[in-house]
Amino acid sequence: MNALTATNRHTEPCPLDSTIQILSGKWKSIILCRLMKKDQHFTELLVSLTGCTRRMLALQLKQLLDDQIITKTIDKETSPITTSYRLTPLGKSLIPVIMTMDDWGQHYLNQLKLAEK
Amino acid sequence: MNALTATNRHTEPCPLDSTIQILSGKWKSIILCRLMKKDQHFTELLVSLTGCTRRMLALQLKQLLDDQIITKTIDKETSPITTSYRLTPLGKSLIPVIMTMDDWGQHYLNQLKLAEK
DNA sequence: CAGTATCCTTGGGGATACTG
DNA sequence: CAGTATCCCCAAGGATACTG
Repeated sequence: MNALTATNRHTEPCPLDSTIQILSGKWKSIILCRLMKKDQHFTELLVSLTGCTRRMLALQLKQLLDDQIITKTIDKETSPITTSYRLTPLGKSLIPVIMTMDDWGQHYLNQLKLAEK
Repeated sequence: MNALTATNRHTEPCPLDSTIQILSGKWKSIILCRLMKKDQHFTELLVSLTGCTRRMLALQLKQLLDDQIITKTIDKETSPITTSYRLTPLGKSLIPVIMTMDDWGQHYLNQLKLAEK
């Protein structure tokens, strides 16, 4: 399932589900946080994502590519080949949404802490 | 995994993951959209969610309860028993986030449509 | 009515090895 | 370097039947 089909998994279309689908995946949130700051090479991401295997990184990147949130560039000059990933305009438009979600998540965690006392 | 553990699934804490976790689940988006409009009875939700089984509805509601996004009330007057679900204050604070995500999802779908022409 | 219990299938994700 | 292929495991989710 991709972001397009997600919208129609119920009888009534729900764009919210596209957004959720795009962000769902164990490493996507962190990858996007990295890319929000600056473009990243494959290996650069790999070493900064502790516990993420090469396979999983490639898989999560592929889904973001398919959903047109990021693009990749192959730097042919270098040998062996290096790749760069960056946000598309669509991906950049996601940034404020991610910030809103992160802020609310922080608020949520604070509220839970307050309540447990 | 719940919303609390989600934040720490990577080496660095990420509140964004709590928000994603809370919303992840096949029927949660629609359930929350219904509850944003008004309180709902179990059966009321069940009939309005085409394709959702009683088991799945109970499961998704339980997760939202555990994450303190909704509460339930048992209406003892009626026989057999009826239950009502409503948003908690925490759940209500999620509404603007959901609206932001839904708006962006709509924008995303529009952009894809434009691009395919 | 509002769930649980049981069984089964599918997909997400980890470990490891191979390749252009 | 940047992947892909293969194998395996577990959690999400569907079908169906039972219960206070």
